[in-house]
Amino acid sequence: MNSAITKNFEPQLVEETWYQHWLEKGYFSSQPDERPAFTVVIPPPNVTGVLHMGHTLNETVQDVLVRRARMSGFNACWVPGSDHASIATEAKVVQMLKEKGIDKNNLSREDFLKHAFEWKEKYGGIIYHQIKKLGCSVDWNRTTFTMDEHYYKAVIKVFVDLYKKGMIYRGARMINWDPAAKTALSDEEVEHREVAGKLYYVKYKVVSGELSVVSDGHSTHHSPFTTHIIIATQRPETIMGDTAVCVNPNDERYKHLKGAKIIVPLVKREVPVIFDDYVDPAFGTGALKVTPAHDINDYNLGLKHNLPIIDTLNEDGTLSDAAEVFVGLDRFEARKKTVQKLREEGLLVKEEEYTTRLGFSQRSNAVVEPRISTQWFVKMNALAGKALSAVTNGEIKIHPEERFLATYKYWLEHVKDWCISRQLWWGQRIPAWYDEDGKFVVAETEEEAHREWSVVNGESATHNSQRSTHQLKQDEDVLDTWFSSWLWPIEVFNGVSQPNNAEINYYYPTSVLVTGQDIIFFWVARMIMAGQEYMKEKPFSDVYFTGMVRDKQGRKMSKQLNNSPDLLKLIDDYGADAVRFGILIASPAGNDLLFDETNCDQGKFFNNKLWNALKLVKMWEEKVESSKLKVQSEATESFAVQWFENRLNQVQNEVEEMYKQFRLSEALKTIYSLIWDDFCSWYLEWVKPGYDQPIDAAVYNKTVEFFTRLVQMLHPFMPFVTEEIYHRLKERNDDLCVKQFEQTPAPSEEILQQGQWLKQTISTIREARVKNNIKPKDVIQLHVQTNKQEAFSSIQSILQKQVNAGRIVFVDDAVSNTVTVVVGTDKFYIEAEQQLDNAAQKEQLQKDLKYQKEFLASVEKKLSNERFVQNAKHDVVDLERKKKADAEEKIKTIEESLKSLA
RNA sequence: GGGAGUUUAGCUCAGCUGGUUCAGAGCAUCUGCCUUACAAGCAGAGGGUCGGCGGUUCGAACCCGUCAACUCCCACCA
Repeated sequence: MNSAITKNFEPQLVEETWYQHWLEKGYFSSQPDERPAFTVVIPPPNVTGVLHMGHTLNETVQDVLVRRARMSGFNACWVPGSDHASIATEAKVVQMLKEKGIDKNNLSREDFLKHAFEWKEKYGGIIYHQIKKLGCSVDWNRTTFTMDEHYYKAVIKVFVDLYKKGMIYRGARMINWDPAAKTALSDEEVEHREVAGKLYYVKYKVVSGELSVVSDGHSTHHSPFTTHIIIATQRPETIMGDTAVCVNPNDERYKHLKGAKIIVPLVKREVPVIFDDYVDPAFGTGALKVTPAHDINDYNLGLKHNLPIIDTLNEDGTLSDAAEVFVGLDRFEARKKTVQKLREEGLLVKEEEYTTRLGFSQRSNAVVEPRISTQWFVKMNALAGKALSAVTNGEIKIHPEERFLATYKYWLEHVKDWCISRQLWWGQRIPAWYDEDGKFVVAETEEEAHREWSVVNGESATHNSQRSTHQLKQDEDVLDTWFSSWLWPIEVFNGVSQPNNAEINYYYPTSVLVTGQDIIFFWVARMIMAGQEYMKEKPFSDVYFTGMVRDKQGRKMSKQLNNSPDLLKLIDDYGADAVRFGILIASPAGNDLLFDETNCDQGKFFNNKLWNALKLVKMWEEKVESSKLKVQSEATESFAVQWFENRLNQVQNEVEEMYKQFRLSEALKTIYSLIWDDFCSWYLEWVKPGYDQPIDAAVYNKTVEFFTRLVQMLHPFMPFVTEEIYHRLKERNDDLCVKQFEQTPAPSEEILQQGQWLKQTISTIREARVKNNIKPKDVIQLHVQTNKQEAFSSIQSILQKQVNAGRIVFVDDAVSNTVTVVVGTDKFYIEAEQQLDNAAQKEQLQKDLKYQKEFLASVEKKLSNERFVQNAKHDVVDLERKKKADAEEKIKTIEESLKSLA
């Protein structure tokens, strides 16, 4: 830690060390104590995934909040973990096995799970490693996986409980079927995308009602009354599942079809014509083929009109035996063949380009098929009502509220029952047991299931419990991942498996949830439901939604595009602090952010700036000892100290306010500017001793104190570089990581204003130097004409140094052959050795004059407006009056200067 | 079809309750500096009709209306 200071900050040298140090000191591990808790649960990433930039943003935001809380008197507890992500992980494992030449279908459930767990062990560590590298202050002792034993049990317990409360049921419904993963999906797991498709117009033969000729199924009898109806469809391969044709009862074109029969093409099935308002006469041909097995609307029509259901698809998306033709062909292949066949038979009237929205499986990206299937569902009505009111009544605050409240509300008001069963093996297996008759009981364990069964079936549960009396078989399916994630804030503290334990009572409800807006329904809403159901209390007080991270071109980060930077590589290139800075600096709450690596550059430059400030201060340290003679600090230096102290207090209070509003990006920006501009560019220059001169001890100590406060303020955002500087500044026994913030006093406005005035004076004179081509090294003589000379006493030497003036002389009149600048009502005459360009400065003064005059005119216009004077607030009017007076004085001053130039 | 968001400098974005000379930051550009912490830097400069139009107001980047472009979410028109 006391090695020589490197030229530039080298993150690689310190990050690992500090992280280990923090861990060894146990700063991140939390136990309940007398302090208030600040609890955050990490949104558990997919166990076998890697952190993408979206995670990076979320994790950084959480770490900032958690570190800030830890430094502000809270017992901060941030729980890390990962999600088993059933579909996604199972798909990956299946793929991995396939590459090894193993077919999942040939494996037993046990063998498959063995492979899956091996895979999880092997790749599950990556995300944890990334979280560490990023510097996240999570409590590693609390790492939780959604398939941990206690967690698994909790999920099962909740399932059984909800079932017993009548909130879970099993039934055949139309669900979303993923033919690639061969499982049901919830509505939320289906992504709708617009794709180009075709609308096929197909001729269906009509057989008149009274004179209908019975079809033998293979040939039709052409009666003179046979005619046809044209039907538009996007999915001709479902024709074989048609069990009716539907038209609008008010459609004149089809009135004659009452009682008629239609012959379904290809399969030559005879189906009825039904009449229903559902059909829009204006769309297509106004006639709709009804396929109850493969379309949700058709399904509903079928229920209403009592139509048979012919399921023509297998679970893998190939046509089933029921389709009669093209059996075994994939649905899209079958579509082509169907079209071809229809064309051959002269039944295809026309094809039309058509864009439509198709459902895709969020995980496998396969086109989802509506399918009737027996699944498990959670009733959502009661749960949704409570979850809605928790947010609308302000118990839970969403940030940014205005944007997401409406979305949240809409979903909960329109939510449908939640399909929670998945035809997978990786996940919590549904605790339902079936007997030979297909009757089932729901119980937490097999033993209990047997007991239940016996009770239900009137058999006495025998003590020797020979199961021979009945065979029970557990449901093959597992539960939706989100059915486990929704318990996350509770079960990470064992709140479901061991209700009322000391930890859950201390840490729950958690403080803030930081997550992406894309999982507001999947996760956020459902956690609120679970919290209310099982803790009788909200799971968190605030929800902070971060935006989507996109690439420079505004595209979503995705594997397909390969546009998501590798986090570890980024950290290698820039350092964790710089990456954190880069992702945070441009990410207001809820807004999408276009990630650009140049932001990390800015972070890196910032690291370096801090590092060089450290080097400067360390250089001074060597000269403090030899400055013992200088007992009293000079007035000039003390102004710099006073000003910066007040500025620091001011900003610290501002930042406090920003935290309260979750305006982290702005807080970081504010601290950045405080350090770079106010501290480095102004303060350090002001107190910098002359070449080879010692620094006053009091000033030095103050400077170290300021620097310490600055790195403390910055620490939640950039933990590594700040901790390093903290220790290099001074020998310490403590660590910045847990250094508690102190109360910040209110700043003195007067001193702040004086500082502002000094900065402006310096800038103006420097500008004049540049404009007049006075070289930086050339010393000037500064003549000052002012009516408040006493105000200069405290800042005179700073001013002199900052504008490279040999001396400062106060004068009562204009000084000839100088450059004149005006700051406020003070006039400065810059005397340089070289010839000065009179015309140029005249021009400049005239420009200033013009500006001031225009400004004065606009102020006067305002003030002469009676309605303004009457209606505006007094402060505002007074301010305008002051502006007027100031402008008038400035104009006078400039005019005088101009006169003296002439 | 319904809803939400965005539109401010060449680029990426700030701008909280309408009111200070409020139009800002970073990057990029230009000028001058290798000044003894920092060229990954310093001192300066240029650059914007705050998407268009209309309204409210003494006063609008900010509030209201409308139009346009882009983005996202939701929805069962084949």
